[in-house]
Amino acid sequence: MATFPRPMASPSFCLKIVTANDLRDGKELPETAVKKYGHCMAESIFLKAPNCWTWWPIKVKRSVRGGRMWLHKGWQDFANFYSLDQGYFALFTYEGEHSHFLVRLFHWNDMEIDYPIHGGGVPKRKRTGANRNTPPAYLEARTSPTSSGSSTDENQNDLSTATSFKSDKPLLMLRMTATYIRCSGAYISPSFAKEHVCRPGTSCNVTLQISEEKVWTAQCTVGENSEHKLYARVSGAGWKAFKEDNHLEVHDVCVFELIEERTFKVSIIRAKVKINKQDGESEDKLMF
DNA sequence: CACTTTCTATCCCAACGCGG
DNA sequence: CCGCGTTGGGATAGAAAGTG
Repeated sequence: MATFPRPMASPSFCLKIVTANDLRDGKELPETAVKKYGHCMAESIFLKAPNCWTWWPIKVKRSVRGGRMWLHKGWQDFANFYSLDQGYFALFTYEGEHSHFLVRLFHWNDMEIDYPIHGGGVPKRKRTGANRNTPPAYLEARTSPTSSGSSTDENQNDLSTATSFKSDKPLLMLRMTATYIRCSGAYISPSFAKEHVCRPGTSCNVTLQISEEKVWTAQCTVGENSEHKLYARVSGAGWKAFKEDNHLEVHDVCVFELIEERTFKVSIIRAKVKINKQDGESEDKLMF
């Protein structure tokens, strides 16, 4: 049986539910989490929510190079059991036991969800079918991480899986840096901008929308330098207002989903989340 | 491992606002 | 009107990551 090193100290990382596809088997773990803690995870990991006595075994897939990881068989059941939805996020904390993680679940408004206690008071189910008030049969016995050998087919599916559970609309992720916060614009992938926004050498207005009521119009420029290399930047008063109105900070991640021509629905994944502690105090937890 | 692509930080300059 | 400081935007160098 292979042994896996434990992480340095009770590490935590955050898993954001951005699209409905994130609720299905195949949810990708954050790149930074894979880099830091991927070596601590076996072929299966075990998740447990607060107030719950059962461990949920989740199959983990790795890319060929090992730089990416996905939650597979078991994740969808876990998400369904706790009625996760878009805008939720999950805080994974290493439990000090091999490949076991305590998972705290939060609404988009930073509030922790109400957990079902020992099978009672189970949240409303999204999915019909088997009675899910009790954990599934495979939870009764812990699955040995080495008991399930990965088939060749599964390994070959890694690449297709990596692309299959993204949104059906073009997505662009932008991590805020000190420069983006301090200066007047943020650089985005020029190939994405060229394909989905405007032609090289031109600029246009793009609409950034958090909700139907909260909309900003920013300028997107796709330029070309003297060596004919493309660059693209979102800037202008609209971008400034957007980052200020949404209190963007360094390490926050914005997910731009192209919902219409030059219109992006933006989800903001906070680098810091306020965690309400039992004594009524709160603390900021760094997620990335 | 070399090449390509993307990201990040920084420089430079024009435009603008403000006080004298 | 002039000088100075600030801000916004174009451009680029270099680092980092990805790819064949």
